[in-house]
Amino acid sequence: MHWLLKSEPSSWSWEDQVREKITKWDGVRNYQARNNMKAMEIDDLCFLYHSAIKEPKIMGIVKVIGLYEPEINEPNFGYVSVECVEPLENPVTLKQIKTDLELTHIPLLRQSRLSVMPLTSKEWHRILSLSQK
DNA sequence: GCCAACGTTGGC
DNA sequence: GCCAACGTTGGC
Repeated sequence: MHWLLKSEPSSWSWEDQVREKITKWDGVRNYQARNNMKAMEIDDLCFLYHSAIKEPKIMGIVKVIGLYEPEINEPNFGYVSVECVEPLENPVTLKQIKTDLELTHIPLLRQSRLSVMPLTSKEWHRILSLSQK
């Protein structure tokens, strides 16, 4: 499956991901987002999206390398482990996504606050092709 | 910095 | 179980 992970670059950025390579995707405190993480499988690919900045955009691709694990002291929530794969040739901006007729149903536009969301294979490939222009 | 959307909390 | 109050996210 394919996913989109949001992050505020001031707390965790694509550049951080490139430098650290592997990270626990933790800190999610929303049940819907958590359930999406629970549904992730090894080798699933995710876009990493920069939110809450002037020009929000998708920066790159990470891969799930560790299944969902609960936190020891907060068992209702947990994390998956992801590994850096590659940057997008050109980042894809929220503006581009908003104006793209093939992406009108993407959860990013409908549920602005959801931080971990599934993408259809069609949406995934459409975004990839936008990044290759 | 503002505000809309929306999830959570807590009183009843 | 309802709903008002409140806090957080995130686009602009």
